[in-house]
Amino acid sequence: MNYQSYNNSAGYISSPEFPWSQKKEGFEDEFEPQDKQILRDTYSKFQSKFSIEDQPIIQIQEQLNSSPSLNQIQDEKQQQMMQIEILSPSKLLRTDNQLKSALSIDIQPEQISIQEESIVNSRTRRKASKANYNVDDSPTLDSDIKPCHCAKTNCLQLYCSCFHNRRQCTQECKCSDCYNDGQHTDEVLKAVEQIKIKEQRASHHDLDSFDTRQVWGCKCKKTKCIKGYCECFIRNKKCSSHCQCSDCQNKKQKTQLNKKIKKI
DNA sequence: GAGTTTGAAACT
DNA sequence: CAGTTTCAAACTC
Repeated sequence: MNYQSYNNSAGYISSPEFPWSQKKEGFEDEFEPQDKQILRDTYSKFQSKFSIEDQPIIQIQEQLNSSPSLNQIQDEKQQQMMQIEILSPSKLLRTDNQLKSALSIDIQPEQISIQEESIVNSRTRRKASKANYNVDDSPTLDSDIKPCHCAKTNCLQLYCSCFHNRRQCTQECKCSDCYNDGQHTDEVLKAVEQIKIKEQRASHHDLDSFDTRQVWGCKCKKTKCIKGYCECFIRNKKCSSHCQCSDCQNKKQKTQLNKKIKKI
């Protein structure tokens, strides 16, 4: 039974606050107090969010009980996208604007300020705007992905950004002797298999070499982690304790952390 | 566009 | 695991 039928069949006179609160004459009060409490709770929680009129009481109660937190929602979206990527090596999802917008990318304010500092040089700024690092926090339309230029690896090693992202090389690529062209599936499968075997041998963690979202920590020595060589920087991520970088300028700013601590 | 630099990936 | 080499991308001129 949904709210509307409850309201009508039970003979209740609607009031703006609790539509079921007043009983019409001649109708039996067939609802248990706990049921009514459920409806009150439901209504007060949902009235500003969306209409509950067509939803069964039980269903609404289930929604309340299982109402996910924001983090849970984001995790689910991320899992859905990962699942789609697994099913779609060519990353067709990149062209799906709905899915893209479903996963918001969290860019921290301090990250932006560091990036701005790093592109003071106008030439660098121009180059940076052109750069596409072929990682998942970058522009993600297929047309935005930069073609590879592999010369020696047949586009079958992780050096190849196309292969690394599990998509085929395109006509725009300037690679030589490309096996990642969709016509050498055996070779590609073997190459993937080899990399997976290597992963298992290394087995430091649940590493997925083909998940370009993963950041395992950079080792930048000269570029202060503020150039496109840095795997953290190009993903708009701060360097962390996992990194082995030197003279890093891509860390969380201590002053802001101190302010937060003082507030606490 | 050619050459250099860089750091990840691969190798020993 | 550490050191070295190879590689392709980022960067400079």
